[in-house]
Amino acid sequence: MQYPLKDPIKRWSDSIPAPCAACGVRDSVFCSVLSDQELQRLSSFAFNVSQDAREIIFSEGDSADHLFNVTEGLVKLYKLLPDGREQITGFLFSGDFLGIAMNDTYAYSAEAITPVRLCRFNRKDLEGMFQQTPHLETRMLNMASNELAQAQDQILLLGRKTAKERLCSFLLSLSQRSERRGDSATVIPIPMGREAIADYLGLTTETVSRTFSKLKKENSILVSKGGIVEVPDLELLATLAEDSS
Amino acid sequence: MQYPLKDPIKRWSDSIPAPCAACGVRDSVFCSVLSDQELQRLSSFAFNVSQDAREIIFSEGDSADHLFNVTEGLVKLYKLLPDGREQITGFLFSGDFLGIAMNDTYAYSAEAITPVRLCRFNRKDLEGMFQQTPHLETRMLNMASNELAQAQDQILLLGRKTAKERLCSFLLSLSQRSERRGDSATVIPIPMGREAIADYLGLTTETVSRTFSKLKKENSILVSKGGIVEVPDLELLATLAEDSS
DNA sequence: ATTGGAAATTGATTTGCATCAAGGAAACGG
DNA sequence: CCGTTTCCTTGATGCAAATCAATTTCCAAT
Repeated sequence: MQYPLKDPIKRWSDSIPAPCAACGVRDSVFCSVLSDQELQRLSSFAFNVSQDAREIIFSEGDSADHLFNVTEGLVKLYKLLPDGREQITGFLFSGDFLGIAMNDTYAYSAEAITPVRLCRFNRKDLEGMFQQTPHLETRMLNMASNELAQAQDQILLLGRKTAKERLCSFLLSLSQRSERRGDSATVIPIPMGREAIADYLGLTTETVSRTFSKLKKENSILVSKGGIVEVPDLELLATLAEDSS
Repeated sequence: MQYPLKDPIKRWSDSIPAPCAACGVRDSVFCSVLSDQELQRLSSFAFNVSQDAREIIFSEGDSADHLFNVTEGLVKLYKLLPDGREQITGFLFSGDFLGIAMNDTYAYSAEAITPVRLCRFNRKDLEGMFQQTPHLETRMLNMASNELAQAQDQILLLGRKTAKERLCSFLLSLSQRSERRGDSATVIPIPMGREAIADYLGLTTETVSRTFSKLKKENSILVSKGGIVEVPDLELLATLAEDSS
């Protein structure tokens, strides 16, 4: 599966300064709380980098020297067991912030699923900025709280939900994300492959595929070309996400 | 199963002022960053409350008006599905902070497993204190990061580990907690019942029990009266926690 | 000590999902 | 446009954990 950028620009060969003022995601959760002046300070230590699909951004255990904003593309966060079993802990879309859950080292690995562009911050610089910009730290704490709430939803999903409930929950969360971005809540592009979905939901590709088929057959969803799912009844989907009946 | 307090003091009939200076957990992760003066300010809006075993501290969806420090006892955090399936997202011991993952409402329910004592803070007051005490907010962010890293470990566990790996991971985390508190890393009291362990590990009580039996039979652990587990080889346990072989 | 009730263990059976194994359908490069 | 590759789907079978069903053990109160 190939994921070309819409605008197949030459890859930024190395990091280049990031003009935040002109950034496509300057209204992202992370940057939106900053004034123009603060944004300018942020620019001073922000660099754009790009990576191809399947490139690793960082690995679990690496020294956590950088934080990122995803400005374009799709990123997976994941953990591995020694024998290769993989669990994806989250997907990041453009506008999402990368690097909340870490101490000295990253607690998980991050890999580009599609080609991505990232805005990279030096960690020390960013933490230094917290001193003069406490509301940025407040925002970070807020983001961390939200992430934690999401993580707990995922814990419930993995610990107690059936395959069907898991997939419906997943589709529902994509729908909500789509809606938040101003797109349709009922016509949902699925930008990741079956294996990634499986590794996120604690299932296998086969089970994900079979469950998609079941949902299609019972008309809970409609799948068209390019991996676009249409949900005729969001209420129904929400019910199925909690009660596989 | 009854969980009496060692010191079966009368229950604090209602909330009473909390003298932080004399608090048994004043060196907890949360309070330890505060100076005596700051601790005094904290005291001004901190109240001690106590609850019996099985009492609910708050429920998912309740308006999140209070944050807590657990000063004594054991608390479970959990989420429920409509049909009653339960997933425990975490256990809190004395010294642990309760209330990080929430926005306007609590993202999970909290219930006392043993009788507990809590130090209760009004949320607005605490957030107000962040203004004058930014390092307290920094500490909160740190705690949130740690929680998030832990949540992701649990996601890996629930999504990809076998029953045996889950139980070994759990025992290992109890061992580490025990060690951090200055107790033995190899002689581990298990203060919660089989059902709570099952609801935490995404299993059933029967499977937890069977898996305990297997670990006993192969001499990976030793179980003595009062639910105390002895681990002769922590290295081995760590291996079993990632690779059920 | 005795007893009653809750919790834990163990056994028998079922089941949902994983695993193994082919086909079939898109997507890409030439 | 065609061939190659990769991804997706579907089918057959196996297995780890759930479910159903008794005991047995552990405690706390008498």
